Amino acid sequence: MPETPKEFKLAEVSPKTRKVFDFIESSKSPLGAYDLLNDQSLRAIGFKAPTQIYRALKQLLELQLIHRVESLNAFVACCTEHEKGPSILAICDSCGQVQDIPAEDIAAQVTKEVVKKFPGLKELNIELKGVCEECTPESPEVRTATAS
Amino acid sequence: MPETPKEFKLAEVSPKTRKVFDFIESSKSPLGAYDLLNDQSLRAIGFKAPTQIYRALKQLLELQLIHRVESLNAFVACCTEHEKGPSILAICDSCGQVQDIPAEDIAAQVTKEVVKKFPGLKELNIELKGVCEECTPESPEVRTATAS
DNA sequence: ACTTAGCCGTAATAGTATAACATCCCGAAA
DNA sequence: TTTCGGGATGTTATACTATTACGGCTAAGT
Repeated sequence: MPETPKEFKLAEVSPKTRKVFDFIESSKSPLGAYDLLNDQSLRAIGFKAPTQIYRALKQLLELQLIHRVESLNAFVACCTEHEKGPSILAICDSCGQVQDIPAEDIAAQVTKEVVKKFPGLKELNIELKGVCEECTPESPEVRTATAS
Repeated sequence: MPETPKEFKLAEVSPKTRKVFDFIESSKSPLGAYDLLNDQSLRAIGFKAPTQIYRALKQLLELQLIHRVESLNAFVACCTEHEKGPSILAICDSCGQVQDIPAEDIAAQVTKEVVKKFPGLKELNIELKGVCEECTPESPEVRTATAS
């Protein structure tokens, strides 16, 4: 079996850092550094101070295994479907979940738009807030028997 | 003379809040809440505690007179050219300045792309980092006598 | 006058992140 | 083998960012 890129990256990190990743990945919503620090299973393996958590997060960010959600000061696992490349992080105000949506074409357009004013583009961060599909009350054309 | 939208909005805020805006607007780089709090001229007119600063910032954000730069925990004045509408905030790693670039078309495209997965879109935040035009070393085609 | 709502001041605290320094372990050079 | 150095990890302290809670003042409505 071929190693997935994710597995390949994870092979590079320490067991403890990996546990941090596992915990983030298993969460449906973004986690803050202190959510991680206060988790019993991470406590149990020796995470006692913020610095330790931030070090692990830094590694995972560098490997692009997680994203930092700037507007929440929190972290989510990268979607494994689109291994690399730019993302849009769509944050649901209702359930708190974050979708990591591929954004190749958007990124290309942004680059094109700003290149004159900003020739040295390095990082692109797109975050949006709203209500996700699951949390949206059934839309009119979908409304069927439920209301009868 | 017709009042500009900016003036119109500013007419709604207290003199103290207005001073906060003036200070942000006069700064070339984004300012943090505590930069404001520690400023002598704001101190002098009665700002003594974070809450006061955050209250002023909240008003200014609601009036869309300033943007919050999420990735810096800081605030910049909105560009007065494009009074409303979505922006891209382009942050220069070198000089620290932030450009507020209009992004009507990008926003439209993002909306279009994510609408299926995320029908309840409310807020869009695009931030990018890199090096601005001024801080970019002269580009090859511009390089002339300087190197001779 | 009485009340109520909003603005403002103040104090305390919660939440997020980094700096600075100590320790340990392991591999390379002598 | 010993020593040196670098990287990962542990520990403490501190800096930075933001909010909650409470109390007083004042202006508008009744």
